[in-house]
Amino acid sequence: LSKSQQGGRGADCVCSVGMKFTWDINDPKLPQDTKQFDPFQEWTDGYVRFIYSAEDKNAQRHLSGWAMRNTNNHNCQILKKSCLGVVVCSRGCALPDGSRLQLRPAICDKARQKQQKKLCPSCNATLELLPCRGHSGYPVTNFWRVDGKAIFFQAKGVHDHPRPESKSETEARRSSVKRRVSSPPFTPKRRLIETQVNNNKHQQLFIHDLLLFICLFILLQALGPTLLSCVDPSDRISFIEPNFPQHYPAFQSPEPYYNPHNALGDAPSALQKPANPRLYMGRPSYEFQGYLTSPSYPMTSDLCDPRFRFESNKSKTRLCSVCRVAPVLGSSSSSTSSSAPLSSSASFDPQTKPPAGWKDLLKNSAPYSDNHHYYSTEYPCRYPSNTPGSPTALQTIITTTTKVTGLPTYQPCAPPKPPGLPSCSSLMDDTSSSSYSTEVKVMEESGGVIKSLSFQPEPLQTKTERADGYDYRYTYPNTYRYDDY
DNA sequence: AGTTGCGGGTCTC
DNA sequence: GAGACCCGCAACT
Repeated sequence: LSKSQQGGRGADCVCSVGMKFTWDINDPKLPQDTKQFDPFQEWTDGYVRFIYSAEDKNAQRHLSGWAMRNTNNHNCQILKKSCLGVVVCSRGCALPDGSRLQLRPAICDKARQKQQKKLCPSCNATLELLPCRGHSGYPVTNFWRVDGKAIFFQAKGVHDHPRPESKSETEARRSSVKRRVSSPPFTPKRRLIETQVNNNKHQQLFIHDLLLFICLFILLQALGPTLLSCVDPSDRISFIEPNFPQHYPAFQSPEPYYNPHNALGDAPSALQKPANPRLYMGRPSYEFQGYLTSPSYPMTSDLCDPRFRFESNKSKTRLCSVCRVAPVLGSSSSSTSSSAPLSSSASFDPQTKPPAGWKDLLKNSAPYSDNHHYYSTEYPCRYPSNTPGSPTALQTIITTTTKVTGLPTYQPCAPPKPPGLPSCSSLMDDTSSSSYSTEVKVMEESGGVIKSLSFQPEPLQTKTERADGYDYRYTYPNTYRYDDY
C-alpha cells in the first residue's frame, strides 16, 4: 500500500478530483479512470492532490504562484519542486498602502543572490529571503507526474510565509520596468512642469466635476422619487458622501505619495497621490506600483501571522518583521493589536483607525473575511480592504457621471505618473482609444440592483492570461485576485 | 538575464 | 537508501 492508502483518506475532502481518488505521487499506478479534471490551481497550499488534464497549459508548465524551484529527486518520472519562500524587507516596513513588500524570489540561484543584494525600494533596508519551512521544517514540495492523459499534482506542506508575487505579476512588473527603461528620458525640469500642469488640470477638473455632481444631485432630487420608486429601498445607495471628491488629491491630505521609483528622494507631488490607486484601473499596474507588494496578497500584514516563523532553530530570537514584537508562546492574541508597525510612511494606516467618514461604511460593510476566507483564518492581521460600499465605489460613481454625460474627456482614471515613466499621454495612448469609451460598466453586488457604476480602463492583463486565456478567477477558491476588488 | 528541466554529486539521517 | 541540497549544463524565453 502506498503512503496515502495507509494513512487513510477519511479527511480527504471531495473538493478536487484529485482528492476523490486514493493515490500518491509515488504509486506505481495512478488512477487511470479519471473522466474529470481539476481546474488549474495557482496557489496550492497544504497537503493536496489534483489531477489536471494533460492538455492544461499551466499544468504542462508546472506553474505555481509560489516560487518553486526544481529539485532533483533522481526520479525522472516525477518532477519535484520545492518552495523558495518569499523575499521581504528586512525591516518589515509598511508600504504606504499598508501592504508589505513580498517579492518573488528568483528561481535561479545566482539571480536570487543578486536579488538579495538589492535594497528595499521603500526604506532602503536590505531584502531578506524568508525560506519556506512548511513541510516538517523543510520547504513545501510540489510533485508533478505525467501519466496518460492526466497530469498528477501533489503538494506536501503548508506554506508558512506570505505569498510572493505570482509569476505573472513578476513578469508584468519586469516588462513595465523594461518599457520604462526603453522610454525617453524624463528630466526633472519637465517633470516639474508637468506636475504643475497637472496641478492646474486637477483643480479645474475638480471644479468641473463638482459642478457636475451638483447638477446630478439636483437632477436626482427632481427625478429621484420617480426613479427610486422602481428600486427596492434596501438596494438604494446614498449619493451624499462627505468625502466624495477623494480622488482629487489636491484636496486631500498633503502626505507624500509613495513612489517606488522615487526612492532617491525626488520630491513627489501631492497631486500624484490618489485616494486609492485601485480606483483607477481594473488592476494595480506595475507601471507605478513597481515593487509594491503582490496584489494577490494585498493590503496585508502577513508577517504578523501567528504562523509566521521566527526561526526558532536559531539562537537569536527574531522579532516579527512587522510588529517588532517577539513571539509570545501560547498566545494567539495580538500581533494585530500590538504596537504600530514601523513605517517610513506617514500615510493612513488601516490597522490603527480609518479616517473619518470610513467608519460607518466599514461598519456596514461585510467583513473582509467573508469574501476572502483564505486569509480570514490563517492571516488574522488582514484588515478590510476596499469594500463594495466603500467611498471608492462612490468616487467611481462621480467619475462615471462625467463620462456618462459625454463631457470633454479627461483622464482622472489615469494612474499618477511617477517620474521617469512615460507621460500621461503615452500611458493613455495605450488605453484611451480602446478602453476609454463611454461604455458604463454596471456591476451588481450582493444581489443589489446597482451598487456601483464603474468606469475603468481595460484591466491590464497578465502575460499568463494573455498567453492562454485562462481565467484564474476560476481556480482555487482561496485564490485572491485583483478582480476581487 | 532569467527560467526550466535534467542529472551528477555530496551530505545527513 | 531516502531526501535535501548544491552545482553545472542546455534549451528556451
